[in-house]
Amino acid sequence: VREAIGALGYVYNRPAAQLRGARTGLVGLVINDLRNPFFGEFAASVQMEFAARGYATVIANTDGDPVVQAQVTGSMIEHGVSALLISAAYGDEEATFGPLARASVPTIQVLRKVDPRTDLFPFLAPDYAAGTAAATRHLIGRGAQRIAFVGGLAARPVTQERLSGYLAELDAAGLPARHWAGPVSRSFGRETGAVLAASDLHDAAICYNDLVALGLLVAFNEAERPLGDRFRLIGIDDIEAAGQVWPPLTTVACDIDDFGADAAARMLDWLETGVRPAPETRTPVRLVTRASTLGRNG
Amino acid sequence: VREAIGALGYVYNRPAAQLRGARTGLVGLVINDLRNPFFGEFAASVQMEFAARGYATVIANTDGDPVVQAQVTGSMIEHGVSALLISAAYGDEEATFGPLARASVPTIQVLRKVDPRTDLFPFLAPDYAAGTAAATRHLIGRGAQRIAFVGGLAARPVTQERLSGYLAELDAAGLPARHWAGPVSRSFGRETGAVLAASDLHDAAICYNDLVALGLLVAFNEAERPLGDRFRLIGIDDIEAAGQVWPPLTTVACDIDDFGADAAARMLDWLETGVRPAPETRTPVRLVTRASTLGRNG
DNA sequence: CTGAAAGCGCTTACAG
DNA sequence: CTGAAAGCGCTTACAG
Repeated sequence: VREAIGALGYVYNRPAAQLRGARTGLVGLVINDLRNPFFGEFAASVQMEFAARGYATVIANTDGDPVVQAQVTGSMIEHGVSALLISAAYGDEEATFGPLARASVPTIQVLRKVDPRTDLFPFLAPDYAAGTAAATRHLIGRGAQRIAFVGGLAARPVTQERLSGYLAELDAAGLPARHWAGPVSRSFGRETGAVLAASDLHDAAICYNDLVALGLLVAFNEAERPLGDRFRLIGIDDIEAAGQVWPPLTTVACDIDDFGADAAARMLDWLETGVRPAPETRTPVRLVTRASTLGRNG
Repeated sequence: VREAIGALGYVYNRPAAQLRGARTGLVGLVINDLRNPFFGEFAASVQMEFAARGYATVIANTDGDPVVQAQVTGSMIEHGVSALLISAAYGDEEATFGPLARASVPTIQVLRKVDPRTDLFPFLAPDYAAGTAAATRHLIGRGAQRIAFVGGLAARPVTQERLSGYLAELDAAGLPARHWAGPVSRSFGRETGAVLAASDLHDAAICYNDLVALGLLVAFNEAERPLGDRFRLIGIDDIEAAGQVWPPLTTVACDIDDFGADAAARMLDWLETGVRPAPETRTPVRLVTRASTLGRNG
């Protein structure tokens, strides 16, 4: 009898179940810049992993605004999300993380460590410092002497971290360093690229990420300065476009799909087993070499 | 007294309210290809509009799979989403739209009309046919005689629609048409571009979207065939990358941010007023002309 | 106008 | 092992 009713139109009432204390099956994903293709690919892989394990994903883009972020995470708590993955915006972390702590929502910080209490809110990110170190060694090995680092606001920990591997390797090799600080965008890459292409200040550049590198690449194309021999270029992330431009871009790959699925899995494991992950975890990166540092003859 | 309690740690219990019949404040967004930067930008603008009007967004990526789609929309219904915006996957629409109809969830189909019952599920999309018509006229006006249309699976309504404006204008001008059918991806654009760049079959191309056009652009760069004079290229969408490549890409802009905010607003208006939108609405598009059809001298 | 009671649809613990 | 009752935290309609 009940099955007959069920067949046409019955829907399980989750809110009722939830009220009675059942698991909600809702998990949250908070992203600071969803328009950036890196985060688009990341969000897609996280969401697919959640869905595969039977959870629905509440998502929010904060555009880097901590006020918006506090509002949307508050709303997620009300809706009863069981756990949260957050790539947080800098500034006023208490407004966001305070309520999460009080509501005991298992929360993993991905990519950006904004709240220092990693014992409460474990941090997971690719090993960017190792990545820029490998990138710098690759450039030095190919003969580069004056390597620039382009993009990223100087004060930000994310920038400092990516800089650190680059600085360490240059220091070890006795070569000069220069950070062209600025916003993380194609257009900043393009502006800076125009300056570099018109000068002889540098013979190589590592960029904050592929977005900046793609802007730089366009500026060099525009100036008709070939990339790969006299000037070598490296990005970070390996977004889909990185391999689909001309010349193809050498980049530090964090394997976005795997990283997203891994982050989602760690969060769900915490939720389901109650075992909190280690305070800080770094996932491996690898240098993907393409024509932008290898030149025509590979 | 209550305020004091509220001050530290009280959270409004939405599930309880919901059980009692209150509005959930949850709305759904279903996307067939979130890894595509167009949908990334679209999802970001939709979600920001929802958040601005006080709604939380449940999002799901189906990767074009109707089975996944039926599963995730079912889950959204259980969670009590008040309304839904869907860029649907083709195939088995009943499995997705049947439950939505039975649960009376106000649902707008955006970008792809998969369920023909637009009286129940209104359809909203940019006027792509007008866009490709304008693109074709622009190319003819600049002297192109053998214009290709690249990308899109031939049987799909989305492809047919974009083709229609192109075919109509070529027909009116007495010029030949050719559709290079294929998947919507950078790599298909690149493969086809390699063929076109090595031949003299065409003197211009309109692509299914910017992703395909960007692939084609790379192939021409790779072959060292300049774009803009002897071969002109047009994309569709005006994703951020379109203006940030070399040469910059002429494209049919649907103003993604405005379109996303508009779609979100129409859905919320329906939800809040109870007035169902018109069965089919087309939003205006405009041709953004850049160097890929204008050449060096603009 | 204010305050106590009923009930939404589940799950859980308890009685038969 | 099966079935009726209690109760989760709200909102709504009703009594005072």
